[in-house]
Amino acid sequence: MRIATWNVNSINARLETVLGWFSEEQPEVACLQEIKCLDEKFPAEAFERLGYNVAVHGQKTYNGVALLSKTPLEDVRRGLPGEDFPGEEGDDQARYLEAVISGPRPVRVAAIYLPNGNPIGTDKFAYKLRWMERLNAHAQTLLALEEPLALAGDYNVIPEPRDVYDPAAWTGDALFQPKTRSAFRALEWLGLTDAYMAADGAPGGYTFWDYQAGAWPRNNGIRIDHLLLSPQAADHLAGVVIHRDVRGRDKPSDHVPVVAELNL
DNA sequence: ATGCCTAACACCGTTAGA
Repeated sequence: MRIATWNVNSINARLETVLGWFSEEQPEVACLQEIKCLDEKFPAEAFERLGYNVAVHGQKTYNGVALLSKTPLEDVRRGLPGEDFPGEEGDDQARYLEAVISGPRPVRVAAIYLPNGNPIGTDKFAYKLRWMERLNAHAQTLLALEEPLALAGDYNVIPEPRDVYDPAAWTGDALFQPKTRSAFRALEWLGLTDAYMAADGAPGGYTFWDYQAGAWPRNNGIRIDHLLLSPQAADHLAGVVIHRDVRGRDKPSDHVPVVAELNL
């Protein structure tokens, strides 16, 4: 089973590009982030024609996540626990969608769009860190189930200096703050495995290149899209492929797909 | 040099992304 994660930067602006990649690769499961539309504006029929079941947790203009699966999606959860979407007190940002991928060997998969958090020293950065704490708490609950689990998405976290073309250029950025990196390590210390590091780990495995300043031709990239696996999933990890060529196509997202293969 | 792209929404600019 191949599980893909891809921040598409607007599913409707990117539809032809995204459908082209899905037609070629046909991953069994995919997590999409930044769909930037309400549920009813998500082009579900186009994916259904490719054989996918679709679950969407969207909102107007910003954020939004979706899950695609060749087999039916069960036990769908929208939003992290602690959120009251769409509520006044709770979290009104659509950044988390979880479901069980049905089949002979079910896998629980979550699509994650972790807050960016810039600029540091503001409510946005505090919100990012709170969101990471809530994710940590929920991950503990899921790990206690002792089942195959993949938490996949745009984490907006550069884990280590090897994951950025120029660490010094990112020291003041929310994606590379000590507190951000520490919260990401805390997820790993719960027992979650960073699939890319376990399967490959080569430096320069970037997943994002800014649209600005010639970041792509200069290869000024960062690795911020991650698949974190429970032990029951990591035990079956066969490989991870970063589809970096997608960044050079017409009308690209600034992120590229990352695909983990599990022998499940 | 807190901008340099890109997208959404509504407007002919602002907000957000990372």
